[in-house]
Amino acid sequence: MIRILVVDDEPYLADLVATALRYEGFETAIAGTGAAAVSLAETFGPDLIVLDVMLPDVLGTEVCHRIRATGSEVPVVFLTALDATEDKIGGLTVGGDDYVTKPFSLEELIARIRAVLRRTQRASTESGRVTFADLVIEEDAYEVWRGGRRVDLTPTEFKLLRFLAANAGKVVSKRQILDYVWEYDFGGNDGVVQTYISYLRRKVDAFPPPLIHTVPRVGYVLRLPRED
Amino acid sequence: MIRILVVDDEPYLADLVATALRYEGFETAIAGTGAAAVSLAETFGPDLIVLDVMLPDVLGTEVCHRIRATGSEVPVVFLTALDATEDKIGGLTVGGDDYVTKPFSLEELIARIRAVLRRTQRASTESGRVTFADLVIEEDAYEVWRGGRRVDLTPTEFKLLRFLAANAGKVVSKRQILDYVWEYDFGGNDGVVQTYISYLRRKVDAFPPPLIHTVPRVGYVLRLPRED
DNA sequence: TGGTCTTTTCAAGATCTTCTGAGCGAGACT
DNA sequence: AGTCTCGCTCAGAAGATCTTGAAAAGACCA
Repeated sequence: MIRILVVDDEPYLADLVATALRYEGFETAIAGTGAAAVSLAETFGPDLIVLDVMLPDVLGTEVCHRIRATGSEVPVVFLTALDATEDKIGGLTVGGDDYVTKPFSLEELIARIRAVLRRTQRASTESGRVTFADLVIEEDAYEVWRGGRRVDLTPTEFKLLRFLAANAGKVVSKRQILDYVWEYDFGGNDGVVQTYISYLRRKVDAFPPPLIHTVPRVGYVLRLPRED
Repeated sequence: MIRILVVDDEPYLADLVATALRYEGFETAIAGTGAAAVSLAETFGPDLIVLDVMLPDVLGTEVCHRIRATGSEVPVVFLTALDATEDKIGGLTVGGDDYVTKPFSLEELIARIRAVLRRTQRASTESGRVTFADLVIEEDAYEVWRGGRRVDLTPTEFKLLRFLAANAGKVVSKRQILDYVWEYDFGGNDGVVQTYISYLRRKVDAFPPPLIHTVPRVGYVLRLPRED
């Protein structure tokens, strides 16, 4: 099982991320300080580290360097504040590493983690492509195809569809969608989910058969229509 | 797998370079001193060495001599400060060697490394040419052709286009571009990327079909226009 | 040193995305 | 039938981003 170490000094956030990752089938550990992170990197032996740049004791970049100094080549996904992108994280996206700015959506973070794992674990057969029926989602190219025809989506539409596709056949509630696809501190109501489902239907389900279905009072699901 | 030894006393920089090289598919080792470099050159058996000229214990040139004295003919790419004059490095680039001045961009360093490997490893099938649709990029000649017509590019424009071409079909973010194409200590914002994309479009996409596409809020991608 | 080419910043206007709120229709319940 | 709830869609405002031109700053070369 793939192991992921989550490093963040904000317990709520670390827990949120770790829980989501466990749900995705990863094994997780949590560190609240840079020192703990360096220690756990050795004892826990993670396949990937989610690392906050702003830690109480040491900078995340320094933590990364200390871990690398032990000979470890574990890839890192950094979490950074939006305003830190300017000067502090130069060169972070180099190599197998990546970064996500706070606040992020869990959907986005998990997609990035999978992308990094895909790149570093070459043996992994997973490509950057998700397919369902005649729907094709190309992660790297940010492109979606339906029945050989290209569908043009905005970033939020893309993330929503990717989430639905990842849970194809499973009904997901509006609350779940909001929690995963929107940023974790999003304050709005879930009317926006309806709106985006509507947008997706117009673009993705422009031609039959429809793939996006409503389950009243429960949520939405991506599946082939059942023949009643 | 091709092995590269990175020698630099600045841990951050050595790590940055090594990480980028690993991502490019090379196997890497790091040495922080000249003594360690000489030692690793024998035990690690690299196919190429990235060697800082200014080391705490010995000059890089001396390190090179000592390694060559063991009978090794491993090619070297030197890293030198910008103010190092021609006479200091003039004799360095004998044979298959090359040099890059600090601060460099990873894009440039990797391109030089590939060029040196191409020259020394005759078996390597990779040519110094990248093509995409009717776009041809001659790495060695620093020349670009679009539909048989020669396009005149400045160095930065060339590096940006080469990076886009290397990731053809994949969307790259402005930050990724900044990290790879600009020098590692570049402090500016990513507005400059927009400007250079604009320059490239004017020169490279002067005739249809356009190859450089914007994916709003995500990044840029080199690809053929979609057929609607 | 002066002239030329390159790089970078800045700003206006155009474009695209996101989110909210209201209107509408379907079905359930009284 | 009336009324209620729920879900779908649309229009538009607010906001973010992108493009391009112009000009300043810097590098390069004779």
